[in-house]
Formats: sequence, structure tokens, C-alpha cells
Amino acid sequence: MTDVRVLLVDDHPVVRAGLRAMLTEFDGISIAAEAADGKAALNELSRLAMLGEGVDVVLMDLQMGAGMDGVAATAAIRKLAAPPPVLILTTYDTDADILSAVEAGASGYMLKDAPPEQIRQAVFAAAAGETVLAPRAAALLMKRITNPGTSLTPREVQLLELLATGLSNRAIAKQVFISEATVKTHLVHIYGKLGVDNRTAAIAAATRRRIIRPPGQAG
Amino acid sequence: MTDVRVLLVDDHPVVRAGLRAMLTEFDGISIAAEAADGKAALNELSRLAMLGEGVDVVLMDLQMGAGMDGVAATAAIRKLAAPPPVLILTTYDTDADILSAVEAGASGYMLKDAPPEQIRQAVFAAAAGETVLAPRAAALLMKRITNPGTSLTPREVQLLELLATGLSNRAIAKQVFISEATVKTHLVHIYGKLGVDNRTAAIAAATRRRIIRPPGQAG
DNA sequence: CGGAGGGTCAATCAAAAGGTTGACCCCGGG
DNA sequence: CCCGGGGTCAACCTTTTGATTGACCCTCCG
Repeated sequence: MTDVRVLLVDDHPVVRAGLRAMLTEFDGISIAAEAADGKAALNELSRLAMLGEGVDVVLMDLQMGAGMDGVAATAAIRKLAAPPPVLILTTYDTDADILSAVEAGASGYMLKDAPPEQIRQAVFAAAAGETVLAPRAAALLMKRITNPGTSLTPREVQLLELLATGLSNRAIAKQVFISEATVKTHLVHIYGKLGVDNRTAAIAAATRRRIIRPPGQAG
Repeated sequence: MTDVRVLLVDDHPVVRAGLRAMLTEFDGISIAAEAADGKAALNELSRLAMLGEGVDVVLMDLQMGAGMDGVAATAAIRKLAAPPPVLILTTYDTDADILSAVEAGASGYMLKDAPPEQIRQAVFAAAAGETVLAPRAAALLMKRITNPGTSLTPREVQLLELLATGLSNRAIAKQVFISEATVKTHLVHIYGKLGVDNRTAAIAAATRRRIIRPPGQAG
């Protein structure tokens, strides 16, 4: 049986070097190519396809500073003709990260602090078409299925965004042409869903779960 | 001339492997040991010292999930008898990270997305007792010197960080062992310096100016 | 048709945050 | 030596926020 051919996608040269060193030490795994962002990954895939060299697993970081991010890249890869499984290997295990990765079609979700042996097993499992999830990722998905009623409505997300810009309840009310009382009602719902009890904690929680962009970030 | 002996401190096996692979490829650098957190780093230093094997540079990550974090570890190392220079190699370049690292006695501050050649040069520079700073870190420190009046004090930055995690004034007070009154005093100063009038706006302003990392991001 | 869920608003009370003033300590530099 | 900046704390008061309850109006869907 030939090696499992892996495409590394990570914007940090250090991390790529680490994965390369780690994975090439294992029998049965070889690095087909590397890419620093999502676009480069797609380029590599098509380049390798033209050479007749398949990729068995894409090892993808979610957080990438510039260019196409991991979620977009995963979604794009899954739209290819014969898409290889995408195994997410990232630093954070937040709800939004996990959910958006799974939604985008990832075959697995592992954390970078996992021991090498676990990463090795995950690569083989993904190559074999199996799904591999870090414990927290698995737990989250279970919880989502059993208890789907906890997601924020578009309106709540909108208020959350305004909240994060530093506006007061009154200012938010004026901004969206509702009363301050209604703003309060929404905030209570938001706090409940996020499991917090004040606005700054809501911003922190929503930012961490990538429900909203970090305050003050353009876009 | 013998190799520059480096102690790697990072909680991610992948990153350690990457740095090891990257650095050992350069002439004149060898890896003395590795550690997954601050405590382990101190242990390694004392172990190597007993063997008569010095360490020329400690390459330290700031963000480490469990155990002693990078700042505490740096401070602890600088208190040793013949402390090796500590070169911070981290993901973020916020004011808070930079300032606390420099205060703790770091000899340099580099970002993980720096090209390998820059990291190599930084290691040699640190080993030679020089100070190496990423552009943003250098700019921040220059600004501190030329214009200290309008910038936040370390204490204020510290409170700002806690603020951004969603803590109440009382919770912040307990966290840093001061009274709630003092927290309020600091916040008033912070609002004045940032030109805002409430805590959420302060978080937004501080995040936008990269004084603090976005709320909820690991650190 | 009749809920269910989302959005709107109000009244009320309790808690937290914000603004102001004044005070004390410590340290480093003119 | 004294002054200023940073850090600490207190008392007081105003404003904002949070919690609770109850209500009305939509629209979508079984």
C-alpha cells in the first residue's frame, strides 16, 4: 500500500515545518505539498491533479492571517470534482470554529496540542474516509443535536454587533429604531443563550465563538 | 565556535517540532532541550546546568494553555543566577503582550509568522546579548519613550485585559487584589486616555488600537 | 385554524457602573 | 528636598444596566 499523501495548509512556516517533520517520520505518510493559505491550497490541488498525483488528506489550519481562511478553503475544496477529505488542525476549539468547519464539510477536527500519535491516527482515519473529532468537538455536536434551541437570531446578532462597538442601550435603540426596552429584552435573551450575565462578557463570548468580529476590526 | 544552544518552550508539540526542524537546519544552532510550559522550562534549565551544559537562548512562546505562562516563565528565568537571554516567539503583537514580555525581562520579541531567516538572525542576535524586536514591538517602545503622557500605564493595560474578558469591577478587584474603588479609578483614567465613556467602548477602542488582543482569544 | 417563535414595548426593582472629590503612599528626578 | 506620576482607597451621587413580568403583534407551519 502506498503512502497517504498529505497537503499541508498553514500560514505559519514554523507550523508547516513541524507538521512536515512530525508526519514524515511516520511510516505510510508523505507530504504531497504545502500551502500558506486557502488559495494556494486550491492551486496546489489542481497542480497536483494535473500531474496525476492525488492528495489523500488536506491538513488545514482554520486561522490564517491573510487570504482565504480555513473555512472558506474547506468549502471550496469540497466543491471540487473528487474532493479529498479535509482534516482541520487548529489551535482553538470554539463552537463557531467547530460548527463552521463541520458545516463547510470538514472530515475531522483536531487540536494542535494533540500528541503526535493522535495526529497520526487522525490522518489515517481521515484518509480512510472516517470522521475524527477532538473530544470537545464531538461533545459540542452531540449537544447541538439534542438541544438546537440555543442559537442566536439574526436580530440578536445585529444587536450584539452594535453592542461590541461600545454603544449604550439607548444608542443602540436609536440606531435600529426600536425602544430601549426592546434592546434590553434582546440583551437578556442574548445573555441567556451565551451563558453570560453582562455585556462585556457577551462580547467576549460572541467574539470567541466567532459570532461577531472582534470589536473595532474593519469589515 | 560552538553552536548556539537553544531551549524551546512551547506547549504545542507541532510548533516545537517545526522550530526544531527549522533551527537545526541552520549552521551554528542546536537544540539543547524542549519544554511544554514554564515550569518544565525551569526544570530543563536546572537539569542542563547540573550537567554543565549551558543554554545560550531560550525561545519562548507567550501563550501556553496550562501551567506557568510565558511571561511568568520569562520573569522566573531572569531571576536565575546566570540567566540566558529569553527570546519571545509568539503569535500576537499587541501592546499588552509586548509590554509584559519586555517588563518580564525578555531580550527580544518575534512573531511566529516571521520568515525562517529572520528567526535565525534573531536567535543569533539574542545569543550575542543583543535586543531584537519585531517592527511593531520596536515602534511601541519608541512611542513609550517619546510620548509617555497619553499612553496607558502597564497597570491600566492589565485592567483593560481583564475588562475585555467580561469581568465586573468587583471581579477585577478580586483578581488583582485591589479594591473596587481602585478599579473604578483606573477605569476613569483609561476612559479618559482612550476618549471613551464606558467599558464596552474602551474594549473596542483598545482592540482597534491593538492595545489588547481581541476578547476571548487564548492567552 | 391555532400554536410557536420572533420582535416589539412597558413598568418596576435591584445591581452595577460611571463621575467627582479628596486623600495617602511610594518612588525617582530636578 | 520637594514635586509629580503612578497606585491605592473612600464617600457620595447619578446614570446605566440587568432581571422580571406581562402584554401585543406579526409570520410561518402543522
